[in-house]
Amino acid sequence: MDVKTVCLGILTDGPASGYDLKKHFESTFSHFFAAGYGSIYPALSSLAEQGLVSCEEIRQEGKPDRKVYAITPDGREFLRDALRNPSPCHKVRSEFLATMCFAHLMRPGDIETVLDNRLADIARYQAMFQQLEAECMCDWPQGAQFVLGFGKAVSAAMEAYIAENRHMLTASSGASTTTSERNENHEARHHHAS
Amino acid sequence: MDVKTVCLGILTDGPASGYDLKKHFESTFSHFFAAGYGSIYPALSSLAEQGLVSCEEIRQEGKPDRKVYAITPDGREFLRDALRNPSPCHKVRSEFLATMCFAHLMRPGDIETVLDNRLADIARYQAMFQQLEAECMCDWPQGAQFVLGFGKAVSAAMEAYIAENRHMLTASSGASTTTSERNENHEARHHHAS
DNA sequence: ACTTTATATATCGAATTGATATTATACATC
DNA sequence: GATGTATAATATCAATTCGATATATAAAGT
Repeated sequence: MDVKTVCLGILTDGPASGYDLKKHFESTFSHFFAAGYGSIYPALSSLAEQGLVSCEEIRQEGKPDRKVYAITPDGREFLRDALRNPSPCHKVRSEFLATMCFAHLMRPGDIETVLDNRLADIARYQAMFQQLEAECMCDWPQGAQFVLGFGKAVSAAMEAYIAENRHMLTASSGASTTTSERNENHEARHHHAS
Repeated sequence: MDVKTVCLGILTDGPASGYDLKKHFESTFSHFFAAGYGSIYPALSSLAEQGLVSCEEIRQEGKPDRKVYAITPDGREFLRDALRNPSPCHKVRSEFLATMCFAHLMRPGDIETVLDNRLADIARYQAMFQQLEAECMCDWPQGAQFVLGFGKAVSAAMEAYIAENRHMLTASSGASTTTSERNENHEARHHHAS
């Protein structure tokens, strides 16, 4: 299930250009599968070479030609085979969590900033989920609805966990108060909310 | 926050070889940061070149020399700077969710298998979390404890979501019941548990 | 006797990321 | 009137990362 296969999957919903696919990756797929032009265009070229998609060039004045790709019967078969993988992976790559592992080497104020920024990022995702839900979710296949719900559930869990446990990170640690910061962790000591 | 920086962070806990680091990535870090030998060894070489780690070769009979790396004062400074990034990312790459997006192109039995395998994978993580918690968590810095708790919370949320919503995917869709599977989705219709 | 597991480093092709280049229209902002 | 940013559209490239494989030996299980 590489970028090629996912592109093929999106094309089952109708013909699209690389640009269109990118927008798809940025909206519906953004919370679980990122792909930039650097992956999409080579993927489409390769799919076209293998005969899994067809390509129609549409000339436009000024703008570059629009290349609209459509899945072929061979492509559908290829996709069906790819979807037969019984154990597709689910990987997380979190510089956020890696950073938090080393919180004891950071200034308390910096930890707070990182946590606040993560919460803001989660909020942005949640806003996007709500908008998708309001706009177009009704005409999606059940699979896409399941995936959106998954994103919502996981986001909510992350948000709640951070809100309820951030005190662990900023409560007086005694370590690495390197230079002269030892003031802003006064009030964070006494709420043991679980 | 690339592999290099994370290696540097792990080395703040004491000197270690590439092999040791790999084991670290496979246990504590496995749920949010994967790194194979193909990233770790080049990372260590590069860190040594930059003087951010020192390397002591320890000869062993039979086995290859053990190269034990230790963080240097320059390395500590480099790490502190890296940890100052206020918005470290948190990315998911899920072939599982991508697959589920196209559930309407799959046989119901195959969907069930994918869901069961994902649940099994989650269970494996949860078992690992419990073991880590029992064994060594007490002597970890708060950051590592926060991160482990994060993993547990997210895993639990994923597990619950899949258990409660899998019926969405296998409930009669009418689509692509390709050959002769149309029997095992009888009982999944009536529980609307939210 | 055979196979797997653990210790240990190293490399390589393939895939992916992230940034940048190009070209043009349109709409704001200064 | 000029500058900046957004949108539409494709393309490429270096750096990074992934996954698999090679090498070598000892211990431990079957």
